[in-house]
This record gives sequence, structure tokens and C-alpha cells, in this order.
Amino acid sequence: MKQSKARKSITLLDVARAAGVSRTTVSNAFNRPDQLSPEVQQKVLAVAKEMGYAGPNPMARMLRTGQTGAIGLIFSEALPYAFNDPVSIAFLQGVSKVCEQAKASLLIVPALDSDVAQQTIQQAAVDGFILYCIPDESEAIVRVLERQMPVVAVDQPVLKGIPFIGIDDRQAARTAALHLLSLNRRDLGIIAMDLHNDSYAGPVDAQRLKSAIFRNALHRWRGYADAIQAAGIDPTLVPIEETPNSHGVEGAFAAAIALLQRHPRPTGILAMSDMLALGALRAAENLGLKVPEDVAIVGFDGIPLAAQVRPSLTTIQQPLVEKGAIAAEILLGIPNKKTTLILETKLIVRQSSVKGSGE
Amino acid sequence: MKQSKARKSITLLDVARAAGVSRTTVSNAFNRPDQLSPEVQQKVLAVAKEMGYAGPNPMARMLRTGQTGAIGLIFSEALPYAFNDPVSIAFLQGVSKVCEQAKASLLIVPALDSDVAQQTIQQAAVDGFILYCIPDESEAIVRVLERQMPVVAVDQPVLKGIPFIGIDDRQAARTAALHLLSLNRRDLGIIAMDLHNDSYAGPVDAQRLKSAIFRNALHRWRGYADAIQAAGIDPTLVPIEETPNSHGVEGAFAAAIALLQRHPRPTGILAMSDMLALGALRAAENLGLKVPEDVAIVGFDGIPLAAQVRPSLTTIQQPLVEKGAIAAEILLGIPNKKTTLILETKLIVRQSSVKGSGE
DNA sequence: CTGTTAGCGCATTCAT
DNA sequence: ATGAATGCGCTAACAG
Repeated sequence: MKQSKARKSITLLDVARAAGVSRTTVSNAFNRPDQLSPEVQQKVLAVAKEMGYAGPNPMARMLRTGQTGAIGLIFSEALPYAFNDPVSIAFLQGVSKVCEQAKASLLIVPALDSDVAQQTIQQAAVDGFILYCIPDESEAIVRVLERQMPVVAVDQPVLKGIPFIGIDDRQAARTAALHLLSLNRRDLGIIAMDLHNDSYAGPVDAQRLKSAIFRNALHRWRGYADAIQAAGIDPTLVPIEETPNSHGVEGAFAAAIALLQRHPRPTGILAMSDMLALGALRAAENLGLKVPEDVAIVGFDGIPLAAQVRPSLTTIQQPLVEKGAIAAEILLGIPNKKTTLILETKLIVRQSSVKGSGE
Repeated sequence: MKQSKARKSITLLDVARAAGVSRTTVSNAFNRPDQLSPEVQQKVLAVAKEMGYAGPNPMARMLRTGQTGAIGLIFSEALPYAFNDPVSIAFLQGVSKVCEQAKASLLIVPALDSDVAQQTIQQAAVDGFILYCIPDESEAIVRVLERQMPVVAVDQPVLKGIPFIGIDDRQAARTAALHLLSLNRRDLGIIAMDLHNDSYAGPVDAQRLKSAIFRNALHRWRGYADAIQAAGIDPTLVPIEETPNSHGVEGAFAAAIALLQRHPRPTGILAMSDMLALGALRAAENLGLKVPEDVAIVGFDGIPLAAQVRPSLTTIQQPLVEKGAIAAEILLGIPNKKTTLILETKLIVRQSSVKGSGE
């Protein structure tokens, strides 16, 4: 009957008995090599290997130490879309770089709807969370805060007591709009990314704009509006077409077509992201319009692809990778040189707004 | 002195006492709503919320149940590079889609070198692992196998007893080479991705090729060689330039330049991935060569970008996203319709090999 | 429908 | 340098 127990997983104690030492010694052999003689350690490790013991059970160890060695990452969107977006991907690169250096793992936690969020966030074995672009009223935020562990927010939400990494979206967007206006493009059109969580695609009215739950999109609009107003144009008269991230470049294409078929036809398009601008580029091409002669286009984000398309894309560059790296560093308690967590942005002028410029 | 204990984290038992019920009842309130009366559940949950109790401690729960609700994913490369590669990204999309549906989290485990691998893999709290393109002798494989939990391998390694998802790289590569040969391109050049783990960039000799540790690259070369040989050409005379994934498109650019400056200049380039082919496209442009007239280029993988560049890229399309989805389904025990795990590939002819074709 | 009991496998005192 | 004892917080049997 003893044998029937053999299928149980093998533990520290089993190894200890087999090696003729105590549990402590085996534990030390794995975790604190300096606490025992090399010979003993060798032997214990050998016995362990022979028994097929892979090392201390991670769950038990976590329970005991209260540490998991992982950080949790929560996206606002469905994961496959997040992984489809060059901006999130760049962010992930930054996070993963730091995690790798710190030997920490990265737990991607699905939080699509409130039900899933409840389960997955509650059960995530992590030492802290990164909130990436999460709308303020999201259930996920409540769940994360409940966990009472270190949290950092990227782009959204802005919560007091919680480190925030982001950019000055409004100021940056203002710069983008000023650029077009300075080129004498006064008939503008705006392509917006998600303002709400409803995957709506189409024209945006004042009400929808005012109640926007995504901070980035809202602030970028405000920045555009600042510049437009300063140019003596009524910002509320500038048409906005929204297209959800999940509709990808095709959605942006459709939005741009809608914009470019208006009368008067816009001579400048402000796209709230480079992906959207890419769609606009194609739409212009599709309509036989020349960029930038007939219509100038300015993106936002500064994804690598923006420099490679033809015409190359004028954009607001933000430090995408660095954002992820800093977030991870803060969460992992790695001292980082950055004093401010509002990162710098920069207008990069390229061919989509000024012929022959840039690469 | 009782109070000094207050800073301890609050447990199921605390909630039970405060609510005047037993631990089981509280546990049930969270995990099995059907096991107690709605009123009691409401009350318990209310008390818990009031006390700031976020739900059962995940570590303790995992230890008890033996389940983590997460799967582990291991890449061969440094994480930032993995997140830079459209092929891995597409794979991730597939994995994440299924994880999201199954409410499972995804743990990205760094396994850069053997030391890190040991630690992180040993301590990963997961229910199973996906090995993605891991060279056969990798320490990571040993560590994962030790854990004695469900494993699936994607692309590499091929291990008996372990589900494998991949494609017939050799056959697919043969098709690519046949395509160029059928267009009467007999002076070929090959751009290879990593054959070894040493980030080498430069020409590849027979020895290096023979000892390659990355299965995909090796098999793709063999496929090319099959077709080349069948065309009456000595495959060992076809120049190969290797460039590591970590060098990105720039590396491919350099490799292609090297190839295109040879005499005789290749009239066809076989790139082992679309990213490499993209570099070749730029190199040709840079040298003032016309594609496909002066040099035809064929990629591999079928990443979305391949259809969008100009000239668009002829390539071997493989079901990148589906690969990830199937791997996750198998690991999570989700019955999937696929009977075979060697997925289909398809030659997509576009402008980089046949003028005016494709999009 | 509710409460009692018994570990899950480990790291960590404190002795020796 | 090593061993014995304790409890991390929880869930699953079982008994009421």
C-alpha cells in the first residue's frame, strides 16, 4: 500500500530522506548554497536529480515567501488586438527587457470584461501590476487596487498614490496640429481611435467626445482643438471620424475615405495614431490624391513603420519602449534615473506633410 | 499587542470571524456560490469587501488546488527581440486569443541563458509550458521537462511524447526555390536566419550549416537545396549569408548587399523569412536594382507586412496565428478539430518575383 | 446548507 | 554546518 502512494509528487522531504539529511539542508542546497558544505550540496543535488525532483514547488515556495517573481500586465483591449498594435508591442519590448534583466517573469492577464477580470486578476500570482491604458471606470482597476500590491499605470488611469508614466498628450497633439496649420492647411479632418469601449465606427459628435473614457484620445483631441482654436477656426466644426483599434488599418482606411469625401475636402488629416495615419495614407492613394500636395497627414506615436512607408509619415514621436522599461523598473523597485515620469515627445517631419523632407 | 498584528494581511479566517461564519462558508462564497444561500453569500461578500479582503490568496489557493490558471511560454530569443519579430507576435496573438477565451493567463518566462532559465522555469507557477523554437540542446528544455507537466513544442524541439505543432519547412522551402527556378533564375543567393546561437553574421560554410541547431533554418535550407539540386545545380555552390534575428532588417540589408555584390550577381534571392526578404528588397533598391526584373525575391512566413510593401513580397504563407491557437488549445486541453499538427503552407506569388502579380 | 479537520510543500526561526 | 518545529492561507472531505 505504501507503493500506491508513489504517484504523489515528490517533495523536499522525500529528497531529504533519500539523501539522509534534513529538509532544511535540502532547501538550503537549492536556495542558499553558502549555508552548507559544497560536498553536501553536490550530493543533495545529485540525489534530487536522480529522483526526478525539479526543485522546490513554486506554489509552496510562493506561499511561504510571499514572493512570486512575476509582474502582471493588464491591457484594456482583447489580447489579440493588443498584440496587433505596434504601440503596445513596443511597450511590451520595454517591459520585457527589464523583466529579463531582473529575471522576472511577465504575466499577461486577460481582463476583457468584468467577469473575466475578477477571476483572473484575483488569482494572478504576481508581485505587482502594470495597468496599461485602462479606462478610469474599469472593473479591472478596482480588482487590481483590492490586491493591495504595487501598481503603476501607463497612459491611464491617473490615480493618486499610483506612479504614472505617460506623455503630455495634449501638448503633443497641439504641436501636430500647429504643424499642419503652419503649412497653411486650414481644412482639417481628424481620425480618432477609440473614445469609448463600444467599438463604434463613424462620425463623432460633441456628446460622444465629451464623455470619452479613453484619456489619450480625449487629450489628443483637446490638443488639436487648442491649436485649431488659436488659428481662429472653430474646433467643433472640424470633422472627426472614429475607428476602433480592433478594426485595424482597414478601419482607418474607411474613416479616412469618409473624411476625404467631404466638401470641402480636408487638406490636412490629423490621425491620433500612426496606424490610423497609415490607413489614411492608403485612402488618399486609393482616391488618387497626392500626399502631401493634396492632403497632408500627421500621425502620432512614432512607430518604426512610420519611417519606412512611402511617403514616410510625419508624426509625434514618443518613447514607446522606454515607457515600458520605466514602468517595469518602478514596479520592480529598480532605481531609474528618470526623475519625471511625463516623457518627452517630438515632432518628426517627414514626407507625408512636407515633400522631400525626412527619410 | 494584538493591534500590532493588524498589519498582517487579512485572511479567509478573519473574514469568517467577522461575518460570524466558518472558513468554509467564506471560501464557498467566493468559489462555489451554489453551495450556500444567496443571503449568506451576499453578506459574506459584503463583509469581505468592507474589510478590504480581495478574495482568496492566489498562492495559497494554488498550493492547495495544484492549479495556477496560467500557461508558460518560452522563447529562444531575448524577449525584446521576440517582441520585435512579426512571426512570434502572430504566434502570440494565437496563443493569447485562446488563453483569453479560456480565462487563462499567459506567463512569459525569460530563459535567455541557462542560469536564468534554471531559476525562472523552476519557479514559474504554471499548469504547462509552450516551447517556441527552442534549440534541441537548450537548458530550458531540460528544466521544463523536469517540471513534469504538460508541454507542447512549436517548431522546435521535436521530442517524443510531446505534442508538436509546426509545418513541413523543407517541403515549403523547396516550393519557394522551385518557384524561382521555374522563372529561370539560376543564379541564386540565400539569406539565412540564425543557424547557431552565436549571433554570427556573414557567409555560411558547410560545417556551420551541417551543425546548425535551429531546425527551421536547417530544414529550409535543405528544401532549397532539394530544388536546386533537382535543377542540376550544386547546392553547395549557392552562397548563403546568415544574419541573426537580433540584427533585424538592417542585418538582412547587409546580408543582401553582400549577396548582390557577388559575381555573377544573383538573379534570385531566397530569404528564410519575410523580415529578411524585406531587407533584401531594400538592398536591391539601394543598389539600383529592379525587383523582380534584375533580382527576384522570395520570403517565408507570410507576415501581413509582406502584402503591403511595394513591390509586394512573394512568400510561403504559413498559419502563424493558428499555430499559437492550436498550441494553447492542446495545452489547455481544449478539444480542437485539427487532426494533424503539421500545418499547411502555401506559395503566394506577388510582385517581388512576378511583375504585376498579386496585390 | 454549514462547520471541523487535515494537510498542500515549503522557508524559517531556534537550537545543536 | 545541520536538524526539529511552526505556520504561510487555503480547499476538500466529511460530519452534522
